[in-house]
Amino acid sequence: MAGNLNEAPDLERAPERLGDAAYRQMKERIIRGVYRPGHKLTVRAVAQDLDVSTTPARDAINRLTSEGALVYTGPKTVVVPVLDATDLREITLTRLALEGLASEQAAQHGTPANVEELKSLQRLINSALQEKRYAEALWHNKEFHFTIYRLSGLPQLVSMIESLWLRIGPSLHNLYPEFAEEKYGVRNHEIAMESLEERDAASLRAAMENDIRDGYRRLKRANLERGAGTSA
Amino acid sequence: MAGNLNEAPDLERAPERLGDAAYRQMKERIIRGVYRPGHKLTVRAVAQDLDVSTTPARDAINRLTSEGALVYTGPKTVVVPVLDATDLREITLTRLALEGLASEQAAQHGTPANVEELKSLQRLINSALQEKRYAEALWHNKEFHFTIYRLSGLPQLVSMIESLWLRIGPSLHNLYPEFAEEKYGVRNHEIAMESLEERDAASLRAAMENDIRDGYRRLKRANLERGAGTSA
DNA sequence: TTCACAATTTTGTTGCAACAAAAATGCAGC
DNA sequence: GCTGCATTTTTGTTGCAACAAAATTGTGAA
Repeated sequence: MAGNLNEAPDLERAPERLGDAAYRQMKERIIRGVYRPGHKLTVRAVAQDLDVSTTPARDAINRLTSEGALVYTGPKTVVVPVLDATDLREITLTRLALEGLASEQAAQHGTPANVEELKSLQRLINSALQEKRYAEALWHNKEFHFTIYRLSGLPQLVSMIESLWLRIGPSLHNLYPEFAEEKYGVRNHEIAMESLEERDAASLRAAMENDIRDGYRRLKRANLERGAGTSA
Repeated sequence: MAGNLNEAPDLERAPERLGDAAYRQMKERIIRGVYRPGHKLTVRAVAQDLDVSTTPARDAINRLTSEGALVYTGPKTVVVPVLDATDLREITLTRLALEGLASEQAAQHGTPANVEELKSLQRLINSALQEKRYAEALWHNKEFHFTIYRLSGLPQLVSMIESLWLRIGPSLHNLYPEFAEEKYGVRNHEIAMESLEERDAASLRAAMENDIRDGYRRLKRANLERGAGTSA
């Protein structure tokens, strides 16, 4: 009796339900910036977008809402959240705790192959930044982070972190083109890769935390400018 | 323009949807130990239990499942999770990170009234333990913890913590009557209250972390015994 | 232009039936 | 008793229509 008691023997690949597929696609659209902060979502519109009936569309919206990736602004109005300074601070504090933990744990499990994978992702980030394909850079940046987090061997933790990225994801698309000027995150990523190579947990954690804090500062600045610009 | 952009002016009390009510009731049943680890849940049974149609029942189950409070053991089988050692470790690590953060932040906002509230909760815990009303003791224990966490002023963090309690909640009911012998958590709670009074963030965090680790040890022990006893 | 308010359209929720698929059951055969 | 297999029952998902409620639009007055 060694396996997880909750896993059935043949739960290898359950056929994906329409609701799950809708959820997955919505998630990707949110991260990729297809839906921007403030965008309003309706059950019927999503159903049409994804070419399913209202039930799976509603499932997906409900799930995203209960995760905090979408928010109610009225009894019948769901939108992609517009983060204010308070939200941003809360999410960042939580990210530091969770992603810090994941990084720390990851340090114990890194292999040379993982480091290679990260280097390859970093090259993709770099060239995307250089060629001003910002959305793509963000996408690879996400992959870079999660490649590390998955090394923690703590899948539930990883999915909690994912739900946090879903909350800030849309706002990140408001950062470019400015954010590329300083080569977003490059230095921190380099240190992270070195730390992983050396299995230095504290250093890896510090590098990832720095990266999160960097992003936070940029978002906060952009938020202030934006807030000042649109309030008139 | 100061308020949260996502909140509509009159979002005071949206009328509760049946699905939300079902979710809330299910959550309480899970925490209170009505549904024990391994218990199988079906849409139609839940619908009947809560006296609603299948749609809200399905909503509630789906939501709980995506939170990790319920798990699939087969394509059509949802059960209250039976935690193994790996799950337990992962949840505990995450709890330490999140509840540690919440405690730290809470220390800055505690008032004498809050301390009184905690003392009152602790009295309830003590008498429940003494009179062997274990389920009640667990309930008040939960309130004790969340009264502190809510002081953090980080509502999203609190609800992430709640989802973790939902995952371990059912397993806690397998601990008694043994767990009362050592007056579960009393000492840590006392230190926590003192720390809050003195606004000592590090000390409050340490006390809460100790409490979490204590619980973890008990669960791990009970898990081993149970595992050994049922494998034959 | 701005505001208030009424008319109209849009929208989420809910209940339910049909269907395919999975789980439970029963039954041989050993 | 136990295993393997076929039958029966149970189950989740999906699509959809009806309904009440909310959001939007349009109108007119100041």
